[in-house]
Amino acid sequence: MQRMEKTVKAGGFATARVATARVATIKDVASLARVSIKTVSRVVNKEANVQDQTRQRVLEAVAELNYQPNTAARGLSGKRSYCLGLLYENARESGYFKDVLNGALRTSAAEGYGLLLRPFTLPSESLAADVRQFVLQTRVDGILLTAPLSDYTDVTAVLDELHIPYVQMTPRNSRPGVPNILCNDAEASCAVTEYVMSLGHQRIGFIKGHPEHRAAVERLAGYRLALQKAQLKYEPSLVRPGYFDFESGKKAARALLRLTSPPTAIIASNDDMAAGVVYEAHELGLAIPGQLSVVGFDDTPTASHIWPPLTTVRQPIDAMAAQAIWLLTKTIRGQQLPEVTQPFECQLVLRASTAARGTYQAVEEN
Amino acid sequence: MQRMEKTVKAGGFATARVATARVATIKDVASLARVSIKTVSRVVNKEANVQDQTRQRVLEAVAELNYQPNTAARGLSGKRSYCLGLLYENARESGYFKDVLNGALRTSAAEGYGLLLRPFTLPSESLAADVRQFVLQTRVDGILLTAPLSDYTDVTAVLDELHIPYVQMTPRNSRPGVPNILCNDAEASCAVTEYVMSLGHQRIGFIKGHPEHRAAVERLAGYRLALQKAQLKYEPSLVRPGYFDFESGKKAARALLRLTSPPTAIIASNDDMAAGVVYEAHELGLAIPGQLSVVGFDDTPTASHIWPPLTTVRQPIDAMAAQAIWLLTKTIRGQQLPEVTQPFECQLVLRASTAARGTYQAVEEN
DNA sequence: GGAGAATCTGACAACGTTGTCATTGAACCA
DNA sequence: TGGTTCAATGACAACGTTGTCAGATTCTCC
Repeated sequence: MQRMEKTVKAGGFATARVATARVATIKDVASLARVSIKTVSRVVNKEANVQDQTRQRVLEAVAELNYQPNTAARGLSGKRSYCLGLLYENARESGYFKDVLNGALRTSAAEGYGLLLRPFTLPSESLAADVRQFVLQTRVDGILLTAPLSDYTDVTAVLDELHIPYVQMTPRNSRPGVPNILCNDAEASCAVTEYVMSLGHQRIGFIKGHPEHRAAVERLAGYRLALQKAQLKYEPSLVRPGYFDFESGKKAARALLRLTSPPTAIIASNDDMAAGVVYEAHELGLAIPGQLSVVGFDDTPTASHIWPPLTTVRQPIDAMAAQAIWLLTKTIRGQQLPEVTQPFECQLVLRASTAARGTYQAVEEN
Repeated sequence: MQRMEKTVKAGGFATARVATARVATIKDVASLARVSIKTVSRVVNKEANVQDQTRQRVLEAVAELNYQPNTAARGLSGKRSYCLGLLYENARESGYFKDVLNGALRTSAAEGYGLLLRPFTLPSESLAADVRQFVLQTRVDGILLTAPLSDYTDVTAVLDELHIPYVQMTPRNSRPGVPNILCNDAEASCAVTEYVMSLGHQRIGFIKGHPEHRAAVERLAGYRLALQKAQLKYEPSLVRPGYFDFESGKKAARALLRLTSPPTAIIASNDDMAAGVVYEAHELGLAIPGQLSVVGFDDTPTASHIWPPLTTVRQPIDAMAAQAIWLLTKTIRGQQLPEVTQPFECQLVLRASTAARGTYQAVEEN
């Protein structure tokens, strides 16, 4: 395939040299198939009145060149946008995904951009290929990569190769020039662990998050740091694997609570798993926070809707997504980015699922 | 503003006559401001080197004509799409909004359309105006209207006026020609009420949903129908208002449980409110399902994550959204729609929050 | 065999912007 | 005073597709 060198003027500061792989147009297909562009158009749009043999030749050329019709040209000519609108009520209820969505939509609209969503079901064999396909097909100008997609190096490799700007929402340090938005996960995790210790707990269980999420790694690090600062021994049996979902939280809780010397508090790396802990405690007839304190992460709606409501850590997800999009649009326009991005501050949300060890327990045991 | 008559050939069946209000182009602005189109482009794109006086004239013309740059033309000429991509992990966890999103994204991608999201915070003074703005700006080819937006007549009036195809996801009967996707809310509500009665409950509380959601009306109707069929008297004091959110569920539960003769079962019009009921019962020290059975609606993640997990009614939201988009694309292509759309079937999900009145209670009181 | 219809194909003009380059004045400098 | 620079503006050619219409070929029917 041909290559084109293009010089991009970057707002006063740098001058970037971008090599863009020229994508095939209808003309390329037409000349390869030795027909007119109109005939290609007919085939692509499944119109009638094309000979089978001709159609075949065109389809082969389309496949060979990996031709994707240009939506803008189509829209301009055909007076259609090839886009549908989905209108919905923006409920007060939040949640990680919805917060990201809100922040991203608000900011991209303000900056004059539309926002196309693309979900990926993990694990996936074809992740990188699917990402490439998405970019090529939609021709988006930039990409916001949320966790844990931001943590897959083959995904970022594809984006780098396609020379498409992107921003990561993850604590992982990326290569210089690619901004990433993060909050002080480790610090917050350390703080919440210290809070639990301040309530008198010594044996504190910890349920890890999905090992492919960088944030999960950070949260565990914060927990370990707090133990270390308090000169408490890190006990591997008190740390169980988890995958950020309710079921794995339940399972980990069961294992922890069956220990000969079970923890008096459990910190889960997110609210869904913490809800699993609470569920399991109910099943076992353990009083929360009387006999067991529980802490979550993220402050999802679930955190405040279960009983007792969870002590948890809130991240300013909406604001983080907003900043991510803002950085992305700046990058696209070739503007200089602020060198260092401050991590966002997490916030400790105290609710009824944690209490001092002993005190409360005595009351309950009346 | 000029008007244009356009004849649309509708796939073999009907021929629709569509009057489209011609939108202003850069040329219109240029001639009104007595400048070249390039100057208009400069002003609109905030480029340098335009005299203040000229800029002012252009801006006035832009405002007067309500000019919105055509994204397709921009994209074609400027080699940009003015669209960003948001990639995210499609977690297994569902929820109303995410299910709608999944179904809609999957189907629109399959039909060759992009999907632009637009949240609305209700209540809103400017709802109809905002909808109009969205359509004019994005130039989407069609719209999927989810509840409760689908229940506002001023919104549908705007869409009708703009002659833009849309599909409603709501039980409300719309005017013929505008398809609406629905499920048998009333029937399901009746069935779940009958199930609760079959457990021996006679005094069954009901928490209504948001009065502006048509589905809320349907669910109440189903409850009343079940009572009637069982020849039980409808008792207004057992029916409390609610707004589909956790807090209103809690509040309604408090009122119901304070009655001199409180209900032995409560049916809430959605899971969030049912979670509020469960929360309140915990606070009051009432055993569920020993002393109170609770039923929700929707089978959100919350339903299975709280303790005890909720008996609830599951709607095939994903499939409904998928069908909605499918119908929408058929409408856009001017194809004949199936005359009658069957309501989707809801499914009763039995969990631990409901039990026979008496039996269980006796066990608990050992 | 010939007229007319049906099928297949291509030339060319939109579509509404932005990029490039030329032109016009005005301001500046030697 | 006569260049030189710079700001302000416009003319015009892309961009990649679809719609329109006309031409070429094949088929159908008398």
